[in-house]
Amino acid sequence: MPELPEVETVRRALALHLPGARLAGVELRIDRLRNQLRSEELATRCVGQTIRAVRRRAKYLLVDFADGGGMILHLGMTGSLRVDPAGAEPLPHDRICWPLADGRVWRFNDPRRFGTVEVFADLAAAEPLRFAALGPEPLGETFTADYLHGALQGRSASVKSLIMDQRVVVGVGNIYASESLFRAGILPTRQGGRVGRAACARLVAEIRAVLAEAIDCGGTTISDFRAPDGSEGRFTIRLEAYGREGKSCVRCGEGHPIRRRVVAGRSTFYCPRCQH
DNA sequence: TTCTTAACCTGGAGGC
DNA sequence: TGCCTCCAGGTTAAGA
Repeated sequence: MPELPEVETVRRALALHLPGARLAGVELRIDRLRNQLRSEELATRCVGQTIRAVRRRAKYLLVDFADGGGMILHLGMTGSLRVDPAGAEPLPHDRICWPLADGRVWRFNDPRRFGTVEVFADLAAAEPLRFAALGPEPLGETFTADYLHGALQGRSASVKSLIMDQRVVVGVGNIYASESLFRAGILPTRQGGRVGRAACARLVAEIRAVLAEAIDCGGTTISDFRAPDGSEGRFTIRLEAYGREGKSCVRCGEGHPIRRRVVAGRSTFYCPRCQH
């Protein structure tokens, strides 16, 4: 599932292929993803544009056009982007295709249609409004123990639901929330306001470490995620909690299985012995 | 204001 | 083999 490491992996791959490319057309193979797709608006604002850069903010990809316009894309749960060579046939669930002037085709594939694609005439002007509610980047300098401790103060919701709240910190989804809390030794169900300053320091350090490690591994592939070159994320084999229900805790050893329960509506994996 | 839950959506797994 | 049900989860809206 695309969380920050997966989106960053996609961004890095697209940044090798798209800057300098000119969009020669746009083909909508469906009228809506999570948001309604306006074919005329997409065609008017995309066709003829040269891509200047591909950036990331939170779990969003930003595509800058040379004229100041651009697009904001979200991969949702099953979205993927790839640049096909000239002549390559579309795959099932390819929802939007952008033929490039050099013959290649940039394609957005999304089986479950939870992704979004928005186009703006002035991307720099749209960004502050579009992202006004987002919290800090977890790998940035402003995501500190003091910041997180302050953000959790007085909150009765579970710490897991709070670190997955994009207003608190961006980019952390279900997989990396479970992993970070496991490594930090914090029970996912603990109320946010009951997480002390020292525990917040451990959690910040582990969120940063887990995300950085996952980026180095090209993300995590559970079932759907693929990088633009088709490769799977290699962080999957490093998961210590997520998806390991019933298996021995890597810290406690034999006889102490990882448990699963639903927290904030999502499957959550934890060790009741070493997380408090 | 804060928190929880449901809805969106489709493919795959498992049960019968 | 075919049908049915459940599950996965990022985001957002609705309701408590």
